[in-house]
Amino acid sequence: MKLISGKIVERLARYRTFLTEQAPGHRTHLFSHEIAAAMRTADSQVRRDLMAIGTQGVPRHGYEVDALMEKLDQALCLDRTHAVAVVGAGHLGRALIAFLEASRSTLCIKAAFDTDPATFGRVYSGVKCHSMASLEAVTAREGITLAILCVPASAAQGAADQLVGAGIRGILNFAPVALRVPVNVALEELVITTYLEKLAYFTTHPSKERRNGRHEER
Amino acid sequence: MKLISGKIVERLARYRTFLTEQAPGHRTHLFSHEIAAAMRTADSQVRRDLMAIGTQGVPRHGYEVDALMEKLDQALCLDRTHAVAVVGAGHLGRALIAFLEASRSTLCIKAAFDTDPATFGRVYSGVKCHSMASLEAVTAREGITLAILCVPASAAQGAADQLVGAGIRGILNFAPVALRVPVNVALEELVITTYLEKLAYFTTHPSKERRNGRHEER
DNA sequence: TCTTCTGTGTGATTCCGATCACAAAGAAGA
DNA sequence: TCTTCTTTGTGATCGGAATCACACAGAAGA
Ligand SMILES: NC(=O)c1ccc[n+]([C@@H]2O[C@H](COP(=O)([O-])OP(=O)(O)OC[C@H]3O[C@@H](n4cnc5c(N)ncnc54)[C@H](O)[C@@H]3O)[C@@H](O)[C@H]2O)c1
Ligand SMILES: NC(=O)c1ccc[n+]([C@@H]2O[C@H](COP(=O)([O-])OP(=O)(O)OC[C@H]3O[C@@H](n4cnc5c(N)ncnc54)[C@H](O)[C@@H]3O)[C@@H](O)[C@H]2O)c1
Repeated sequence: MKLISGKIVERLARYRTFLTEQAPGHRTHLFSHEIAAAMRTADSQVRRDLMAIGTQGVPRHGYEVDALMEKLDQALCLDRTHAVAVVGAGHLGRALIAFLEASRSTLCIKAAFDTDPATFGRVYSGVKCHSMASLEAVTAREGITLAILCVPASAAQGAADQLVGAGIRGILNFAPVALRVPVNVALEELVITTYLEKLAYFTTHPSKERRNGRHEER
Repeated sequence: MKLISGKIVERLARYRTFLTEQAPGHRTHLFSHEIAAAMRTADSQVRRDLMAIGTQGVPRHGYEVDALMEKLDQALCLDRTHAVAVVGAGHLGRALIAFLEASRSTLCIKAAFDTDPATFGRVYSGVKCHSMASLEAVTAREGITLAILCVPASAAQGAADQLVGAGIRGILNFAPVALRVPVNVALEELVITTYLEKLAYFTTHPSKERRNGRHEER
């Protein structure tokens, strides 16, 4: 199976959470237009995306839900577990730990790290917090490949460098700074305030707007 | 000034936080390529964006920082305050309240709302939590126009309907469901797990990836 | 078995954002 | 004042993603 673009991966992930959490349980098959309606996209978009992972449907019957779920898990590599570290056990870091531990997916938080000695050894929602000094050791021991960065902006690049040094393969950064990491390390940057600022802009501007790139009515 | 696309607004917001928080304070002017380097974009991209808000630079001198900041604030409508409500005072809601109250921007949290009676009347980081029943009254009294939705997925659509009924103009939704709101209400959906899933995909796939849509080395 | 009719699979097209490439501006130095 | 040289402003181009349009598949019913 060939490499899928980031945009398609995003939508596949959304289809997957829809199927697992919202789709009517009694249906064995679903039509592309039903998934599309729930996602507010076009049905042809859904079919294109599903084609990208080699799924095929049956005319007049749609897509078989179980087979589709299996394909999605496989395509998104969610059929294996991924060990994750949270770096920065502040407000946001602890909220994420609580949430991800509760949702019990294959994304599994194995450790938290912080520089504040008051947090060393503390356990948040079942996850133990370590000093940054032990990052490399704990990371190697637990087989951690992904990290969620929730430290202040001023500390973000330094923490990222440490993570890269410890052999992390991917970083999700919440600090509002553009990080520098080697090309072989995946990076996603998620600046929450940007979305609020977009809202501020589009609500105070009178004109009709396309909202998130999608056309729609009600 | 004409309407700016969502993509451009996002980048303008990033330029703005860069200028306020990271740019060297002693410089009175900055070149487009300096801003671009900090953002990991092309300099022509920065100039295009700045042109969209009618800023102009001086050849060999670059852009005057003060004037640029003023233009950005004005273009993004951040030169006035926006009253915001947080709906769902759980882990994520309280983290957001703590963060936004600490950052003291013109996005100002005026109230929190929840259905859990244990939260009624409680104050989180200086923000008082109310019952959902009082949503319309408090919203009108405080002049709240934006809402951040941090409720469980199953409650999200219902809460969004209440918000729309109360006259809210924009919603930032953290629940992993695609909400239905009238066209005249701005909507941003931010599903955090999607980003983690993208990381899982791109780290377990061997091939070279473009990471967040941008090419780069280092 | 044959016809009908709905939904899939996909080539073609459109649209939009990013990048390129270069002319024009104008500061600095002679 | 005139030349030089760097950076801006922007038309042109490129590429990718979303949408359209329709041929094809095949289940349902006669
Ligand atoms: N809280 C939110 O809702 C929110 C929203 C948007 C953005 N953010 C961003 O997320 C980041 C964290 O926010 P927060 O509200 O959790 O902040 P916080 O102050 O509550 O937590 C930060 C934590 O990071 C730790 N830390 C500091 N330097 C460190 C280092 N070098 N290595 C490891 N740990 C370190 C601190 O001890 C603290 O525990 C910030 O960059 C912020 O801009 C947070
Ligand atoms: N915590 C995170 O880091 C995180 C990460 C990703 C996504 N999310 C999403 O954010 C949302 C909230 O997450 P959380 O971890 O804060 O959950 P939480 O359970 O800690 O908080 C949810 C809060 O919403 C309140 N609530 C429930 N129904 C409500 C209603 N109809 N109206 C108003 N309030 C209501 C609950 O009383 C509770 O206080 C969820 O949809 C979750 O999927 C959270």
